[in-house]
Amino acid sequence: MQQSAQFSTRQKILGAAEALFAERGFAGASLRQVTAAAKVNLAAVNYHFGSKDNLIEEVFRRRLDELSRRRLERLAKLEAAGNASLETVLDAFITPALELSLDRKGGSVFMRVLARAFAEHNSNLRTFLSDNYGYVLKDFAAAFARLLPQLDKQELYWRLDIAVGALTYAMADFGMIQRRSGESEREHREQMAKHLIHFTAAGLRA
Amino acid sequence: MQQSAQFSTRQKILGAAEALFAERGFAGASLRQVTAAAKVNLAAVNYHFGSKDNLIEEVFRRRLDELSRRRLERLAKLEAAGNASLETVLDAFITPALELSLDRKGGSVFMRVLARAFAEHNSNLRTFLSDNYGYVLKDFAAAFARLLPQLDKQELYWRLDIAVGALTYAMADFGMIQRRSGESEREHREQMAKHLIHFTAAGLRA
DNA sequence: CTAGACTTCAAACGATTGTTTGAAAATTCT
DNA sequence: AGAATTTTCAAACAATCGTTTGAAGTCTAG
Repeated sequence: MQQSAQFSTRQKILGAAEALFAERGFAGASLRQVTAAAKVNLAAVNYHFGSKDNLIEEVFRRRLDELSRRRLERLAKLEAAGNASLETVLDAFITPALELSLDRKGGSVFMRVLARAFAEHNSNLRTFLSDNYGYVLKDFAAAFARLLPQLDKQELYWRLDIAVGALTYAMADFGMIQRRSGESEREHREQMAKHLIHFTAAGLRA
Repeated sequence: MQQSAQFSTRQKILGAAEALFAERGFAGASLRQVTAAAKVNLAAVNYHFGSKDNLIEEVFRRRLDELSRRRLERLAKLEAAGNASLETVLDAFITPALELSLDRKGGSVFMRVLARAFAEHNSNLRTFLSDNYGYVLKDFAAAFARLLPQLDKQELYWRLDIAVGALTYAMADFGMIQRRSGESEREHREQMAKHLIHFTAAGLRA
C-alpha cells in the first residue's frame, strides 16, 4: 500500500529532503527529520550522499539538469524558427518550470527550494548553482539583448536583474495569492505564468 | 576605541543578530554566534528577549515600525496633494526602504532579513509580519486599485503580487548586479530604485 | 552610605546536530 | 549453491543547540 516502496532509498531521501528544505530551509531541516519522513535509516544519507552539503547539491542537480536542458531547447527552437520575442523567450524560461511544478513526483516544491538558494547570499550553494547552471541565464540574457537593442548594457542588466527577481519570487509561490476554490492547480499555475509573462515583458520594454 | 561601547547590550545583540540572520538565516545563525559577534554574554539574549523567537521578532519590530510609518506618511501626503500616480506611489514605498538601507547604523542588511522572512512560508514569522504590518500593504494596494480602475480585482491582485516579488527581491540585493567601482553605495541604491520604479510601473499598467 | 533593583557572568542543563562505526541483512555474481 | 559485494541498521561519537541557574557585579534611590 505504501507508495514509497517503489522508490529507491536514494530517491526517497531526495524527495523528503526537497520537501523539508522547502518548508524549513537547509539549516532548519535536520537529517533525522529527512530520514524519518523518507522512512529510511539515518545513516543512509551519509552512505548514499556523503554529507548533508552533498545531499543539498544533489537535490538541485536532480531537477536542474533537465530543467536547464528543456529551457535551452525551447529557446533554441524559437531562434531557429525566427519566433523569438520577449513573450516567447519568457515563455521558454517559464513553461518548463511550470511543467516541473505540475509533475506528480513532487516537483511542486522544488521551485521554492530554488528560491531559498537565492537567499543564501554568500554560501557555497550560490557558487555551486552559478558554476553549474549560470550558462542558462547567460544564454537567455543574450537572447534578451538581441530583442532589446535600444538598451545599453547597464540598462539591460538592471532590467534583467529585476525580471529574474519577479520570476523567482512568483514561481516559488511566495506571494499572497491563493488558488481559488474550484480552480485546479494546473489552471492556477497557468494563470500565474500568463500574468508573469505579460508583466515582465512590459517591464523589460518599458 | 571600540565603536560598540556606545550601544546598549540590547542594541548590540539586535545589530549582530540582524547581520547574522541576513547572512545565515534564522536557523543558521546560533545565539552563540550572535552573542560572540555582539561581544556580550550568551545569557544576555534570554535575559533581554526571553527566547530566540522573540529576538527574531524584535529584529523586525525595531526597523518595521518606523519604516511602515514613513511609507504611509509619504503615501498620505501624495493623496492629500493629489499627486498620486503609479510612479509616485511606488516611490513612496521604495524610498523609505532605500533610506533605511543607507542608514549608517546597519540598516543596510535589514532588507535582506526581510526577504528571508518571505521564504519562511508557513512559520510563525510570516503570521507575525502579516498581523502586525499587513495593513501597510493593504493601504498601498488600495492606492493602486484607485490608480488602475480598468483592472478587475483578480487581475490587480496578480500584478501586485508580482510587483511585491520584484521589489522584495531587488531591495534585498539578491540579484547579480554589483556596485560599480567608483560608484557610491548611495548612487547604486538610487539607480536601483529608479529602475525598479520604472519597471514595476510598466508591468502594473501593461 | 546602604538597601534594593537591575544587569552580567561562567557554568551547566538536557536535547539535538552531522557523522562514524561495525555488525546484520539483502542482493548480486560466479 | 556459496562467495563477494552492496545496502541497511542500531548504537554511539563529539560538537553544538537554546535555555536555565545562582552568584557576582553594577547601578540607582532613599
